[in-house]
Amino acid sequence: MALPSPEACFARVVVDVPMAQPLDYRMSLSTGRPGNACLVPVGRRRHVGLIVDVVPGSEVEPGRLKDVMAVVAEVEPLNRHWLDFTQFAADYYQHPWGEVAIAALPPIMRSAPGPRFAQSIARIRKRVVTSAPATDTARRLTAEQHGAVGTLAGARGFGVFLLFGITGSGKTEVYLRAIEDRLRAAPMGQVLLLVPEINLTPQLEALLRLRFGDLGVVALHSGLADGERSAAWLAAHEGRARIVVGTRLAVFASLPSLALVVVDEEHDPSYKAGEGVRYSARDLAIKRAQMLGIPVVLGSATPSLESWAAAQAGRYQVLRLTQRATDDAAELPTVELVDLRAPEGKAASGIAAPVADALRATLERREQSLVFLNRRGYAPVVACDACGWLSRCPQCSAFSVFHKPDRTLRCHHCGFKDRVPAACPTCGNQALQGVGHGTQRIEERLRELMPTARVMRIDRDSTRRRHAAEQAFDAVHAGDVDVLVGTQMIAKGHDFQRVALVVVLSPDGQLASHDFRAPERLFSTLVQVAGRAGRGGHASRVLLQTRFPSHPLFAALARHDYAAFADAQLAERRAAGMPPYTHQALLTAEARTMEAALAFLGDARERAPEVESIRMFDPVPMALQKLAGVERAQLLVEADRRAPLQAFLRSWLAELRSRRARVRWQIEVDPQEI
DNA sequence: AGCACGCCGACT
DNA sequence: GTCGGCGTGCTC
Repeated sequence: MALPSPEACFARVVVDVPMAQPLDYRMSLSTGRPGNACLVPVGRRRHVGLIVDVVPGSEVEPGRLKDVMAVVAEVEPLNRHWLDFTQFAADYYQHPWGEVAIAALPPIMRSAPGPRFAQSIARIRKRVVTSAPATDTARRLTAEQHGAVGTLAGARGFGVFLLFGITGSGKTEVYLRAIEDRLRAAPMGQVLLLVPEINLTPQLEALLRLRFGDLGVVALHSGLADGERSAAWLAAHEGRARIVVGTRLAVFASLPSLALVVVDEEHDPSYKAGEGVRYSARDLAIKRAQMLGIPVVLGSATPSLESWAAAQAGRYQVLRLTQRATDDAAELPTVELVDLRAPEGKAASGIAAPVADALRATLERREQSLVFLNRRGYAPVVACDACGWLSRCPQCSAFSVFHKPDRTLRCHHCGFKDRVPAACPTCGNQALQGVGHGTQRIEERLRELMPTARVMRIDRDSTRRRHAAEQAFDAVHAGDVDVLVGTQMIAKGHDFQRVALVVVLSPDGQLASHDFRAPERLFSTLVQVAGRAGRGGHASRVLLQTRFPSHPLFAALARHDYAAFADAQLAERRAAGMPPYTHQALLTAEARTMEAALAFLGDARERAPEVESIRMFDPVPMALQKLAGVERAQLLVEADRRAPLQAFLRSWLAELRSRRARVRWQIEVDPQEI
């Protein structure tokens, strides 16, 4: 039994266990500091933990206190800001601090301290951060870019800058100049650049390495091997890397000298984590900048309506780029609507006659076309004309999709896979029909329309093989492809030089969605797809097949007028009392039966504390009601301001956690899909 | 989350 | 009579 001594104190430790409070341990004062990783006994297990505080006394009765077993001495402690930031994230998204903090550390830091740990750290530290001489790749700035760079260079303290620039306006060059200026002003400073999906932006990473190679550039994303990720993390933690480019998880990187944060494509849905702690990396990036008193740049051609509203309210400063930056991409593509209801617009096998004509004409001019369809497979559903049978997934409330290459029916939600039946399972009819069009069917149709064209399809199915996507894109860049057909995958990032025609086959589905954010997402997708055209400086067209050619969304798109669209959307949101004018949280439940899921939510609503400013909706089945055999329901909670919603959630969830639930449930703060 | 402890059915 | 089902509760 250790006797009290001047050296004795207590370490408050968070571990990767869902407990509300940190655990107290005995520790001698000289052993560890806040931010140190350590090893502690929890029950009869040992856990890697993080010391979040060192205090002279503990509320816990002395007999129950155990000792910290070991403290990591080989790695500098995380700083106070990092601890405070992860605590904020945990509180805001209603998750235990330990889970958030430990999950934010790289694999090496989650392993137990000891000789092996020390060896690994030494090995990882020796990995040299690619440090090549910097190359001057700087381009001449337009007047607008110059203005934006100047404003950012003059920024002092916390401030959010919304860099609102059309595709091709050179947002990246503004980021690079801002980074350069900031790093020159702060000789030890670090920069965090968040990107939606790093594998889709290898060009940006390469550019950073070229431009800032001598300052230490590391990438941080989930695709890295454990060793690479740990090495990158440590380089950032120790200040050897001055620039971190990464996906949403990089918002939690340890950056002791962080001086600037940039969020590229800030509207992109992939900044929102879909499992575990449902955080928004964009929102957290802003919070982190605020805590540190540094500027943050949000860049987008189609800002999120949250950011748009904040800009209008004067909380964010808007930097506009309205001109394309390079001479050879001076003209925006013309956007034309093809009316599917008109006689000449009738789509034969998914492609209307005017679109087919445009594709052939583009081929004849030896220019590239890009055909966008956000639906993979051959046909979204298989039907029996005789009895009305449809190919439903046995596990989900969804249809299974016909994939022609291997003649399978596949559920895109749960991964269910089965051979397509030769005859109708209910009536025996042998003439089953594939209904609707997926990328495979469109690919087939394009080959029929243009037998001499080199057609390539890019979607998750065609790029499953390692490096397949890379090779496919290389072929497009090399000019070995005339017509590229694909899903969302072809819309992001890639800088195609020869695309003269972009075709969007069926945007209508996303117009009539139950989700109030659907138009916002559709608009940004369409702008992104359209932005693939005309980068090589040729005149270019975007053709959009629709049954609603007079829809205001398409009209605004055709005028390249995001501002008008966003203003109209915001007016609707305000009138209807929807985000960003209200704040929401979503309680979801998963159970074997829908009754059980709804009953849990009903009960949860009953037990909610009465708060006037909180509105609770009825529990309802989720849009995808059944997934992989599990029934899902949700309960939406709403408030006009964040603070009361946060306070309400804290007490409500404490109540829910105190009683054993027979269903799985989770909370999502600021849900993006409802 | 683990991993205990703790009271009720089919087995050597 | 025991081995084991997973309901409830704790972890400094």
